[in-house]
Amino acid sequence: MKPRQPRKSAKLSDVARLAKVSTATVSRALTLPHKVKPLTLARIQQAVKTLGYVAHGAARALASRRTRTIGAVIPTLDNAIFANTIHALQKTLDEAGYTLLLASHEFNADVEVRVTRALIERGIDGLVLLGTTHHPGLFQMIEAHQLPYVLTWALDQSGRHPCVGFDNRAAASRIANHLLDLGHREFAMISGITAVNERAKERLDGVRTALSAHGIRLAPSRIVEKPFTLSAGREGLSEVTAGRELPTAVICGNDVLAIGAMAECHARGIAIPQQVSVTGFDDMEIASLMTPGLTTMHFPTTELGTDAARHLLARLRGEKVPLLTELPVELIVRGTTAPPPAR
Amino acid sequence: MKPRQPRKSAKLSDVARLAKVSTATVSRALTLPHKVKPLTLARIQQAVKTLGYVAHGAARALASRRTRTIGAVIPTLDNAIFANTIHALQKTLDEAGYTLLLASHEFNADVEVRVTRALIERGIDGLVLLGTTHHPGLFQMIEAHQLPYVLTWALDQSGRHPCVGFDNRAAASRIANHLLDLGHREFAMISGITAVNERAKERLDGVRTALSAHGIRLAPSRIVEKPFTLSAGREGLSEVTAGRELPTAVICGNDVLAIGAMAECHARGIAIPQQVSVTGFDDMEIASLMTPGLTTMHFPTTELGTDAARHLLARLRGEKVPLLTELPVELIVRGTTAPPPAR
DNA sequence: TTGTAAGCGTTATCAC
DNA sequence: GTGATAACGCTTACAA
Repeated sequence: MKPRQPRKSAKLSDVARLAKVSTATVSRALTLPHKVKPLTLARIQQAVKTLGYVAHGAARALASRRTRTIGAVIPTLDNAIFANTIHALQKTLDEAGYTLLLASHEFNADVEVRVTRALIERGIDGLVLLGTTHHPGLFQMIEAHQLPYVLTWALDQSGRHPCVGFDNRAAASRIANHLLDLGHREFAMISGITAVNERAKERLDGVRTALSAHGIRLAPSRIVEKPFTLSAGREGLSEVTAGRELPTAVICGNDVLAIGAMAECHARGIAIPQQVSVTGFDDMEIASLMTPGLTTMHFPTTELGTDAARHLLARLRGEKVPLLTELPVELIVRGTTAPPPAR
Repeated sequence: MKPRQPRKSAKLSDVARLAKVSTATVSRALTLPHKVKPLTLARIQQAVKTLGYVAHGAARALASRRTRTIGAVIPTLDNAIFANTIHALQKTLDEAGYTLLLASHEFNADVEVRVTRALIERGIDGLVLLGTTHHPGLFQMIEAHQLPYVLTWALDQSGRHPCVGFDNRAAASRIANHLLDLGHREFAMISGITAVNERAKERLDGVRTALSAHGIRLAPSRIVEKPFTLSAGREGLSEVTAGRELPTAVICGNDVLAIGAMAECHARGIAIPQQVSVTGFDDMEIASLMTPGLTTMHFPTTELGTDAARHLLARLRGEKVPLLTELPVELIVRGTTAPPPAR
């Protein structure tokens, strides 16, 4: 093969020539500095600087069979839900000298397989997947490549997959129980779309379970499934309040839905939480600033990213790590949201 | 060199053997399917399927000198500011068969150089940078590697760098002029930190320019610089309202600051926009749901991502593209925010 | 501590 | 249309 396009940037052999050592020594100086004599090291570092040498990752990856890159596949980047987690993930990886390769699938299982294949093809040493429900072919692919991976934002009950997550169902039950303790009996839920999101499904199930333990059933008219958007939250609220009686407590599948629902309450002159208590998950800081005295459930979004990164990094170092890491959620009670006495 | 770790997953030569063709033909079948006989192609595709073959990107990159990966370096992922842009960027790239490699620098110029080097090392065919102000060494590095790049979220006046952005200064002037037209004369600004963010600086300058054209000066007590967080927005508002007289209009450097400022207004019983008009940039949908009748400035965050991707993709195809792409901003007037008549 | 050289899995040139 | 094979830039076993 003839040189197709002469390379313009310096390569390892250029550094070697300038420093008057072999390429092996330069390579060592770059990856195991303590294995070369300080004087030689200094000469090499000088040469690197002079030439502005930047290693060719593909060549390095091909020879070493490692990329120092971790892939992450998330449902969407379109709202802030996963921003905290991804940010923490990338920060922790960066500190360990790893790069994050990110892709999203927009809640489509086939797309998820496709983008994951793209990541594997691109070369990753480990993979972070969001949630526990995935295309079987996805796990096959991971298996075939012996790729270390971790599921996050949920816990896999089967014990087959490493997870760093929290119990969505228990969190939802807890929030429902809190509202029950306050005396609420008329509930509604604006849920995520359970068919494509097992976290949403678990939250709905958790609410249902807690309520039925008190003999309360969520009427079909009091439960709607919506995509995680503000306007869906508004719609959701108008739908669950369409009946003769208002629910006294509305539980939302996440913060985006909750904020939309609250906006609709404002628009309709429904007082929160005096008339209706709106509760959501995740980061409700904004909402609680606008509507003080809101009870919310905080998810450990940042820790999820940090711990997922740590889990993978530990495994890449060959350390043993627990299969399941369960992180605590936090119920944040900012005031009383008891049901109106009139009812 | 002996094989260090036997490879477990199938490689090109395995496919070739199974399909009874040469590796060259398999390679062709994968990248230029129309250049091989349909029958051969079918045999190869079958073999690929049987073996679950996934190409080795590093080897491919080394041989072809292309990675089909685009890098992007942004200030932060920690809030939703850039989520829209990144989402659109990644979506457009994905549709063209490219992967996004993402990194953030937390408003630190040195970190930016470091992470960019990491991206280049990992191998990228193009680079998206946010804003126009960067470490000189950064541009040197890009130059040395002849790496196609584009700056976004701002426009470089020097004409030296390809940009897909909008005019932050003009946008800020426009919002100030709108408020001036309504009769406001008492202004305050809660700005981003201008020293590390030239977009923030341009917005502040734009406001100053518009005001001084009307003989109005922003008093030092009426202007604060804050990081882009909700609590900083709250602090900012209490600081600019500490004086004897309230400003009638508060302009915020972005939506996060504005929402924080509005929360503080709520907490202090200051009516918006009746007593104070709060204005912010970017995505103020949430805020305007909570406080109807708000005037805001919408930035083309999604288009920024889409067009930046298109720009790079076109250049990678060897097409000529304009150096500067200016996207329009939009002033969204949702109601009147005239100053209170009593003043 | 350093050098030699094989090998990583593809692509692309050239010959057939 | 297909095959043989050099080359891509680096790492690492082994020799010195």
